Amino acid sequence: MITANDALLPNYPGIAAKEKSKEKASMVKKDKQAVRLQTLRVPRASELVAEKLRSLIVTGQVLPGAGLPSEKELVSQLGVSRTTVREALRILESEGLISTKPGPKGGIVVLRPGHDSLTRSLSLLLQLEEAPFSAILEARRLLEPLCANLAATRATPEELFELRASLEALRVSVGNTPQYVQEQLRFHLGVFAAAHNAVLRLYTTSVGDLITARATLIGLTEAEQLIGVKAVEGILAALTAKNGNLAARRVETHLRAFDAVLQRQ
Amino acid sequence: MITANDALLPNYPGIAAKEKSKEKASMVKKDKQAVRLQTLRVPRASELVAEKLRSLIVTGQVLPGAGLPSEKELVSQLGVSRTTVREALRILESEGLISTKPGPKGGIVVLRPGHDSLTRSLSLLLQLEEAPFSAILEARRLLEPLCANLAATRATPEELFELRASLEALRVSVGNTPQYVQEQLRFHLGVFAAAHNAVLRLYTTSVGDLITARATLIGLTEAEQLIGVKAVEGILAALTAKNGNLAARRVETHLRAFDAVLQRQ
DNA sequence: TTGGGTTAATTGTCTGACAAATATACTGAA
DNA sequence: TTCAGTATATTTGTCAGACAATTAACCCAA
Repeated sequence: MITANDALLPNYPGIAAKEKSKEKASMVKKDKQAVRLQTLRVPRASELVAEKLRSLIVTGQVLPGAGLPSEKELVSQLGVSRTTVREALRILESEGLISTKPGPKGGIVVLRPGHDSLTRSLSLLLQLEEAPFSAILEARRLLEPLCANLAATRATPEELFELRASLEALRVSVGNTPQYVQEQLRFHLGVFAAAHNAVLRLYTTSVGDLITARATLIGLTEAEQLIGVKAVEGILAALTAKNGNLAARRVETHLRAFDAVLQRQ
Repeated sequence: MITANDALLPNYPGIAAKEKSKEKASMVKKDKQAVRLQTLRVPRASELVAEKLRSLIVTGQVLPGAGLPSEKELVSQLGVSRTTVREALRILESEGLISTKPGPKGGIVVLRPGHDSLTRSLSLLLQLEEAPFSAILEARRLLEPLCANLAATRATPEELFELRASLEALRVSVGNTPQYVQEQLRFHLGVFAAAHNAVLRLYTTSVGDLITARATLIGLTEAEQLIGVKAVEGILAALTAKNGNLAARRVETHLRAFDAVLQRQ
């Protein structure tokens, strides 16, 4: 039981001095105490609540799948209004950290954020910059070979085994376009993971998502799918042989071919 | 003047059917009416409001710097409560699309989102995966050479001019560590921009931000700064000569040296 | 046992109110 | 006249309370 005193939120609302120094054009002649302070941004209560809860999540004090206290409890524990709590929840939700569901057994549940938030953010920015789709394709053609190169030297036997299984599934799926696309994606993700670099994996996965989202619209002929299978075989062979440069080159030609198909439509 | 009738939000709450077809492994014996529907997610009012306003922004109907209607007006135009409007605003704010300020002449103002949201998202994910800092450094060592390579063939004369100016500023800043770091960053950003690929620019910028955030903590000796200037000179020369491979190689060695300095601390 | 209704817990939304921030207009004194 | 201070109005920030919607679990009767 947590009483109002050991509240999660210690010292709100900001009686804690809010001195703002305006550094207008006040270039005084006397430079004696010219310790220019930065304009200080006074945080909203909802931001503080979001921060508090976020830190609970990222520090692992609340694990994915577990529930956070209900809104009512948060209100009483934090000593803020439900409005404030709910605004904080919307922030965390848009960060992909939680989701909420009404009803008993509902509540606020912690998620394990995937790359979705990253992808959404990237997508939004690209939209705003009116970046052409070709830029995304180009980025992938440059990024995935990097992953393949790393994966060739870093893939564990288990990861190679997974990739082989993925190849089998891909073979079987030929003819069924949606499933084929699905399996292609799985293989690619496997390569990204085998590169053992979280940044690259997240990045390539995001651009991959953006491309797949558009690619699922167009169909693939069986001939094209068979070519894709061949390409994957070659990539996997290069990875197995731990030949990074070869793997990278094969990934690039594979992607180049796929991009051509995409543009065909 | 907009009355309550031509409200931005036409048909809430979601009676508007949201049917998605779910293709599970539901290979039923009777395939007669097996149109398995996906569990339909009924959107919150706040999400719809956020969507509406977001589309106003991304379609350019409201330009950065301009103001959105005040909360009061949104309430009357959209026909939802202020609670709902405010939750929507928190979502958009966390996406970097708007900011709010109280007072007259305050209100909701549209921002031009930079890469900040992307960086925050990436940072959060890396934190959750407990990715080592070295992964970020490695990613940069792989990504920036790609940019340099592209920039060598794509940089416009104006961009090269900018880079030369940046180099001059860097020379002058030697001795003043924070300013030196600043100028280094500016040069790098210039190279990213000259690559003319939005995805790569955003990605490398984000990674760069994460590194700079940590790098500003440690100091740089004047000798190290001079080495950095030399490196930038070499990179710029390669770019001017439109020698992509050389530029890429020089960027990589430059970064390798810098990473070593970082790890020295 | 089963079907259906009831109950209770939780989020979703609405309303109204007041506090805080702040640009503008006004007012009074030097 | 000029300037400092005050009043005012506008907008966001926060709070409190109420009711609606959702839904898991329970209970009860057929």
